[in-house]
Amino acid sequence: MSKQTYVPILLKLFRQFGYEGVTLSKISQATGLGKASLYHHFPGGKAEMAAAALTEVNRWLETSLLPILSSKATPSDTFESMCAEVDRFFDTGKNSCLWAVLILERSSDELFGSQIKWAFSQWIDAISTVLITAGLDETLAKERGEDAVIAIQGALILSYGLKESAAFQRVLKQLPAQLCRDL
Amino acid sequence: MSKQTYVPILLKLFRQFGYEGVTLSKISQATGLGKASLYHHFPGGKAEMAAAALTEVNRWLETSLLPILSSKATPSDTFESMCAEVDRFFDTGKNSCLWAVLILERSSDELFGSQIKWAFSQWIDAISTVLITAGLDETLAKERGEDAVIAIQGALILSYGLKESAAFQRVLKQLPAQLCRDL
DNA sequence: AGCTTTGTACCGTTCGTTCGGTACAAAAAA
DNA sequence: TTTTTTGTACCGAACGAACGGTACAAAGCT
Repeated sequence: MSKQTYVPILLKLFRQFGYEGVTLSKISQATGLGKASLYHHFPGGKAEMAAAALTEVNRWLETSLLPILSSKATPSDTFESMCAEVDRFFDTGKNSCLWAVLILERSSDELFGSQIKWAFSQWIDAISTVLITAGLDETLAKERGEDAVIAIQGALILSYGLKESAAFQRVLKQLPAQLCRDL
Repeated sequence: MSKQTYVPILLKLFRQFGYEGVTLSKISQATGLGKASLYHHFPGGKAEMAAAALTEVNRWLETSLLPILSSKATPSDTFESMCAEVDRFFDTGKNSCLWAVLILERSSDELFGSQIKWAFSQWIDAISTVLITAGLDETLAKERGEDAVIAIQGALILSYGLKESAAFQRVLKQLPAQLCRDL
């Protein structure tokens, strides 16, 4: 089995329990690998395993989300596609966001802070670029990019808190129109 | 020193590091109390300490935030006051939200899930009640209440991720008008 | 054969927790 | 009033368990 095989499992664990909440025992059990094998694949230990999970998310951003936002489709269609992909990635609000999880643990901030900052910036920029291309004012476009990320992150937390994904789904449904208003 | 003396310290710790991230050593150091003394005030151990911190936040909601939303002022003024109080409580985006922190750690979900759900529901209801009183449709009012909480939670995360509170401040500034639009 | 992968046993450290006990002041009893 | 008791606040030391991590040799594969 290649190292990459276990990354989805790591991602699932870290976004469920956070960095401090994940133990090597949990990882060992979830992967079916002994500790020695884990350290063979990830010599850097727990930190490298979390980093691999985070890299996987950032790779999703680069290879799945940003391309959608670079398409030649209409802004409305583009944002619809983005929301569909976001809905799929977060499993209709059942999965939480690794970025948010790691950010809220200040312990792991120095390890992953810059990668997360980069991800947020890229996402916001990609959204605002679509809007700028469609003729929107640059400052306003940037604000709407931020608002989109804010709405998605906030909706995930609220859905988690209320233990029902209705809010998340509604936000995703209304987001395209919200982003394209008076365009 | 009474038990209540240490609750603000506990709150600060748990919302900085999360439940798993906080150790009794950290608490001992921050409070100046020996570990054994901590168990004198909180016989239930770490779980009771976190519960005390969470109760403190919910008490803030009940005694500081909900009263504002029950005032007889105009909706616009009411929401301005709410945002001012939120801004103060989160120290202009420098503090994170204990609700969000605990929610994203699934480990502590069974311990605190119901308290957090209650808090979110109360907050949303209070906001939507203001809007319903002002004549807004009930369903729409409920959505806007959710959107307000979503915006605040999302803005906190984004500000944390980008390591600058500009987004949080902007959201708070725009929120009253957003809530009162076509009212 | 030689390289990769793994199981077992183990390391030192830190975790949350508990025990036994001290200091001291207020209350009760003499 | 003096003595005794009680209660609260606190602490040092230690507990077993689990932590993240390592050493090393056997096993599996090419």
